[in-house]
Amino acid sequence: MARRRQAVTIRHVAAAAGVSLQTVSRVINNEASVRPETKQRVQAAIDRLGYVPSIAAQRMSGSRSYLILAVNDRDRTIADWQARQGTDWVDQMLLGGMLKCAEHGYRMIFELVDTHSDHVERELGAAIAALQPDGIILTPPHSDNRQIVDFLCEQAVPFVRIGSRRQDSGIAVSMDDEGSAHAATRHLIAHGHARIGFIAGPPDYELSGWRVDGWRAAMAAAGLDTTGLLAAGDFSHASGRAAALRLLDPPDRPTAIIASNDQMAIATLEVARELGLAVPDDLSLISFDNTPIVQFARPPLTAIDQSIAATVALAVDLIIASLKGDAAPAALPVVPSTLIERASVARRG
Amino acid sequence: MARRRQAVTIRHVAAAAGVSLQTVSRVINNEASVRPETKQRVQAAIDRLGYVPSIAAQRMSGSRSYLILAVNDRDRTIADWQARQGTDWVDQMLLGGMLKCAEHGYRMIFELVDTHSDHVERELGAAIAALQPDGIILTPPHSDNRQIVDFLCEQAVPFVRIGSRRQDSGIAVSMDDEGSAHAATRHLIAHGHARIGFIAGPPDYELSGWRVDGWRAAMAAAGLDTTGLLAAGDFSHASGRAAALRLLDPPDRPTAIIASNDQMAIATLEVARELGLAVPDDLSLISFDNTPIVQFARPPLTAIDQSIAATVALAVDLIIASLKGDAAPAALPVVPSTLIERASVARRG
DNA sequence: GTGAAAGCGCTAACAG
DNA sequence: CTGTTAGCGCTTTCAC
Repeated sequence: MARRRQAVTIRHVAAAAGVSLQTVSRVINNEASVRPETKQRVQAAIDRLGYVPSIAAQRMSGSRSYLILAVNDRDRTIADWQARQGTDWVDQMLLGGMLKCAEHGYRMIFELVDTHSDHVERELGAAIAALQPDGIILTPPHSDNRQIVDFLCEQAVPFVRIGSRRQDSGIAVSMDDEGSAHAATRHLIAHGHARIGFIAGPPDYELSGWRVDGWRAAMAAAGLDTTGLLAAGDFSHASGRAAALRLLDPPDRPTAIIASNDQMAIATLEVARELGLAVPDDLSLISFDNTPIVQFARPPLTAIDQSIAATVALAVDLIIASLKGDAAPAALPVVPSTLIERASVARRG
Repeated sequence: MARRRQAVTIRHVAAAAGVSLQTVSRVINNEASVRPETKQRVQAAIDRLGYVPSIAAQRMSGSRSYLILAVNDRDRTIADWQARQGTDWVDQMLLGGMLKCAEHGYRMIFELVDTHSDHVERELGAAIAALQPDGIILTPPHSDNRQIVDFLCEQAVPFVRIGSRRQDSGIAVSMDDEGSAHAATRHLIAHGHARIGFIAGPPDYELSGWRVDGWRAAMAAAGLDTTGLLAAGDFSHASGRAAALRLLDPPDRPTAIIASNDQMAIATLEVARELGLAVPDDLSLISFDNTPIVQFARPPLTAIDQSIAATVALAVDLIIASLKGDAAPAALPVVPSTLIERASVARRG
């Protein structure tokens, strides 16, 4: 294999501009202490030669790697990809993350890591050692994985915990899970519903709990009882079916259900159909995530849309700010979510 | 900014194993000339210390970067992400590419590049200079972009052209576009159809042409006329509508249509509905790509499924083989596609 | 088989 | 404001 060398290096630029390597380096890194005319001359040489610094060399000399690692749960991500159900979580991450990284001259690298394993640290450690990223973005359920968070703290790499509310270590960014669930519940109450069921996500996602909290709080604020209206799920279609069957078992079935994700909402829709319940006339339904499939459901589902793209973009901003020495935000940043109204909610009574 | 150093380097391993740096390097790179017992001792030290080589340092010293760049068209990719229509092309690329890379100790980096611009070379050149990838994967329409292909040839980086059939430069990997279109057409003919319309993709995708060729060939083989049965599209929903309106304008409307992608197929479905034509009874429909939405269409669409994941995985294999010095495959590799039967094709006559 | 020396491209630290 | 020196972690020579 031929030894591939950099085509044009800082040395060529220095020679062309008639300055030292260091001066070129200063221009690249936009340091203040360069006379404007020198800077301009160097920049001209850079442009003319089409010089681009090697990130390997930059990283080697103790500078940045200009790489930000975005980490997802391996099993769930691969399962989603293989299922081909249109889940576009990863796409939205890339949309928000890659573009924001590019704005700052960074690059996002997407990585899969097992949560459920004794070698999380090895896996993540290997990625860090190999890539030396300047920052790491954690998504649920990693965001609240103690083992991962503690390990990252030792690594002296800034990291953002998306969908987390614990500000103890790393930088937490909330997607307003509690608020969204609250808003969805209020929306149903405003439509005359009093018995509103809730299908929760799995407990290893802390956001599952926040969502339940939001629902409970909104119910309490309206003086409504929640007894027997909470069912556990794990984000899978099957668990959604089971939960829906439980909730819709007479008597006293709810007139509306909020599902913690789209798969479980679709499952609920199926169960309702099987039970002869019309949506939305007999049962109103709101789902979380607003992935593409809910638009194609019959009826199209009203859903909570959390902007993954905006959240990841914010995460990138926070990491880069932290790299510049800015302190982490004092108050927990909360990316607002939206209730997208479609046709699965009807007025009651 | 604290100067972040590698936690455990080759030096630590060498000291721990009581050998020279060089010997450790040889073990890492699995070179033959190390005595088994020495190798084992070094490997033990590596495992014990949790050592992982820095790819920056490896790349710096003239070795590989263990990075493979996958390049997509920027505008189209971003548009798909923003549209949230469930297009999972990128997901399938990652599924096939990331996992296969990981198998070989490589990493895939996903990158967006503009096709339509005078600075393609600068953009790609910058990515190459910054990242120094060991290989590049091109997807349509980049795969057949002369400017890109020529530029890459100069760069001495092995690259695969997915969805291309030109074996002149780089390594082409076909997704059997002609064969798929042929099969779809035969499928319709077997169901008694004789007037089969075809909605083509945009001309900057060479695969658009291959698909038309496949359809034409199958029609010719069955002695069927294609006059007035071809309509141009550009993969967009709007273009699909226009094409469908043209084809379905009486008299002599086709009894079946093949659309070159799902968006155009969905548009055709809409137009048919508006025209009062029932699918599949009045009009049979086959689409290309088999993205998630077609399952949710009413009726669910019969579609050609090209395995992007398998194709990208093959691309990775070919790049790594080429890195090892293997010659590019003599015959054009063709990744087979499948016709997924759903409910949009009916028997005619 | 193994080791020692040199250098990849760049930046931090220190001079001037 | 600019240049010089040293070294990052690793692999490539080239010795032994």
